[in-house]
Amino acid sequence: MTIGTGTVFHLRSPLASYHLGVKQDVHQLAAQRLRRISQRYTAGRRRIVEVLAAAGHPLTIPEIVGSDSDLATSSVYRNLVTLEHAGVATRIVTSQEHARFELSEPFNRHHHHLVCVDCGKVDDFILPKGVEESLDSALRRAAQKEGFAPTDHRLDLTGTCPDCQAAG
Amino acid sequence: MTIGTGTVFHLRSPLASYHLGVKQDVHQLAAQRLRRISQRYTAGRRRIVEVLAAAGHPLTIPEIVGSDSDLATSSVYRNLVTLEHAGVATRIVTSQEHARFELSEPFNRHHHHLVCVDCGKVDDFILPKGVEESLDSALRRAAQKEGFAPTDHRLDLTGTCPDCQAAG
DNA sequence: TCTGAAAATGAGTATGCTTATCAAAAGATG
DNA sequence: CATCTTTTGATAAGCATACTCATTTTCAGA
Repeated sequence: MTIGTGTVFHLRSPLASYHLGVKQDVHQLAAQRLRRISQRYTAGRRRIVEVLAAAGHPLTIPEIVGSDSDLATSSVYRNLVTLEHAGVATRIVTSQEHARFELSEPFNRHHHHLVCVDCGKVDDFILPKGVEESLDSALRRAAQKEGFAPTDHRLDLTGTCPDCQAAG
Repeated sequence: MTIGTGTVFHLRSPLASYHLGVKQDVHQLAAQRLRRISQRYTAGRRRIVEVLAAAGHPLTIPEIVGSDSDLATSSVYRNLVTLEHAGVATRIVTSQEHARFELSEPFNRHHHHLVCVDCGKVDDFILPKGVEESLDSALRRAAQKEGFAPTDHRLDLTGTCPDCQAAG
């Protein structure tokens, strides 16, 4: 996967947000996307991006706020709306109490989610290329049939994570 | 698609919840599922099932309450939790203000959702059998790999519905 | 068909996530 | 450097949803 000047994004387990050595490119791309909608890449927004990138899986807002004592809750809520609008962050809605956020697709490899119905934790997984491709084209056909203009798709697998299975 | 005594469920456009002539079977199955968790199929719960079945697409709670003047908001919230737990109704969370509900799979053919990011409306669509099958097995493999015990999957296509495209 | 215990209802209230407000701080513009 | 705009942060407000509890309904056993 290549972004910008040719930086390669690597995978952790199962997915990493970005290669540790290329932080700068993440911030450059984030700044660029914000500029596109006339928004600044402020210190607070940069810190949110760092936290999301370091996590490697979707975080709730309390988790984001708790991981950096300089972040004010109200600003995090507001900035995540801005980052979402800029295409830097993506909101993940589950039936849990808190929404979760992760970096958007150019920052993050295309993936899907394992949502634990017990603890609310969300992990990432990817589909084999062939399955993803046939799914994509089927979705395009379905949308076209209904006159629907698609922008994205989300695929979640709900169930119980290993920890909660062990817990009972 | 066959349920219980062999009743055939038909499709409207694009999906219907049940064939109008076989309402009784829907209620019998709902009652049976509630009984399984020691819950009664009361008049209020029956009305909710009727409203959901008649709609043919996922409804918000205000929509459900508004369509039947005998339904109290607090009871609808509480009963939808019960119906969800019994496996009669399914909750659909979008980024919109209200959650939406539809009848669960034995009542409804397996399908996915077109979620309009502008107006929040949710419509149904189905995938070709082959795509659905390869997706299913890919999901099973992915879950197994992570030690995740899957119960269900959800696939949403987000974008703009025809009405909102026309509106601008 | 009674009768009483258990469950469900409904109106109001409480909870808690999220968003709006607004004065102060930071940054851009010329 | 001066001014105008954007962003911030603490607080308050909004709002979907869950809880409370007295009343009503349901169902099992007599």
